[in-house]
Amino acid sequence: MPANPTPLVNGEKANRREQILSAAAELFAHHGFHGVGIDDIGAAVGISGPALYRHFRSKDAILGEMLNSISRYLLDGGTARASRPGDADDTLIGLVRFHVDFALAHPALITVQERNLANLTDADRKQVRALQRQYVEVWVRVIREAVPELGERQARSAAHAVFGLINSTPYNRHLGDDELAELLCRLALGALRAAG
Amino acid sequence: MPANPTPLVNGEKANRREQILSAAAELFAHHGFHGVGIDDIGAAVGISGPALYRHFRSKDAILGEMLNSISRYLLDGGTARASRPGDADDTLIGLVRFHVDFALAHPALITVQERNLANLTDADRKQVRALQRQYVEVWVRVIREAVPELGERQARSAAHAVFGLINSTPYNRHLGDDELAELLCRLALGALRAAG
DNA sequence: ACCGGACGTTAGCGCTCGCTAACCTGCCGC
DNA sequence: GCGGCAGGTTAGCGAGCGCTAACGTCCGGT
Repeated sequence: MPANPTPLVNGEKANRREQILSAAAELFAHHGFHGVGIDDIGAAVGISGPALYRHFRSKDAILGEMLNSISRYLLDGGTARASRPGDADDTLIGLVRFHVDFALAHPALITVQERNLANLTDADRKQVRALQRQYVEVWVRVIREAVPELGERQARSAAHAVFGLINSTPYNRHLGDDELAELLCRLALGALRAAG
Repeated sequence: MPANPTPLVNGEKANRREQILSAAAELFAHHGFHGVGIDDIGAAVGISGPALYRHFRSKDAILGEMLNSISRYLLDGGTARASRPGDADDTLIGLVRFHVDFALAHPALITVQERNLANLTDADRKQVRALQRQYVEVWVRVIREAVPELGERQARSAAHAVFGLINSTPYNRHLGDDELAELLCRLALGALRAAG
């Protein structure tokens, strides 16, 4: 009885791949990579178990594609914001806002990216790390322009710290999205301005 | 040939339990709870595999004791700082400093506590969550006294965000400990003061 | 009309992992 | 000086997991 075309409660036409990636992100975020089985992921999208291998080469490939696309999205968006002409402080505000928006929209992805780097294939990890490093460098540049009294290493540490601050969204569901976004931006900018 | 009394490179007389907990923390931090085997933990302390069961009832019990003692340490230290009489702002500074010191001294523990709550037994998780909630409440109280224009929910969100900021130490090894501590305190306090 | 590929299914292999069993050994108290 | 316990050892079980194999069905193009 495979007749039922699985109505796809939400995404509907959304390519199975995206559907799988999104479900896997949620599961990985809650239980960790090794805590989630192939069957769990399948069940979450209405197919069962090994059908996933019609769409991904392996379980690791799912995580790999997930983290790669996150990192690429952040890097692209970040560089775009960073290279918009304008006041240095405004650029920083834009960058903060960009990251905050992403973290609010995709807390599960944030969680996975923070926790599951170690579970990647060597090749995938190398790629993701490279993208992340570039993203950090974008932040370092923007921070140092807006807060010139910071040295490079201090700016890098501050960037990591601000990522930690913003990426607290998964624990932070007791405020409305808009209010939380506003608060996180104020906190992040306040931190950076106090760093000098 | 079990003759060799395993010279115990560092701790020496340190109770095996502590030794195991510390080694396990490092391993869990790097590879995640499910990514570490009983044999790995044993090997890390110079004994092999099932000998661990002379000291802990199960693998879960290791994680359970680890997270419980971290949470209890933070709560105890936090309440102590919070109830010292004095200026509200000084109290906040003391609390920030306390958490920063801990995060700098034990980055692996920080990592494990952030990532592996979901791998706890139901009973253990309940306990740890309770301790963590109390710790957050300590922060909320102190924050609201120092920054009175914040509502309770905003203060709670700010607390979580500042935890994220401070707990970035595992990614932040490119500055000297003292300099990093100083920077993190400035960032955290700057964030909170800008929240109002 | 039909063939081929996209996309499912179930059965099951092989491996790893947590944990137990059974056994060994040195030390400390009587 | 000997019995027992603390704390090791290795062998191996049972379950769960990632993945493959073999097979079924629908659907779209020639």
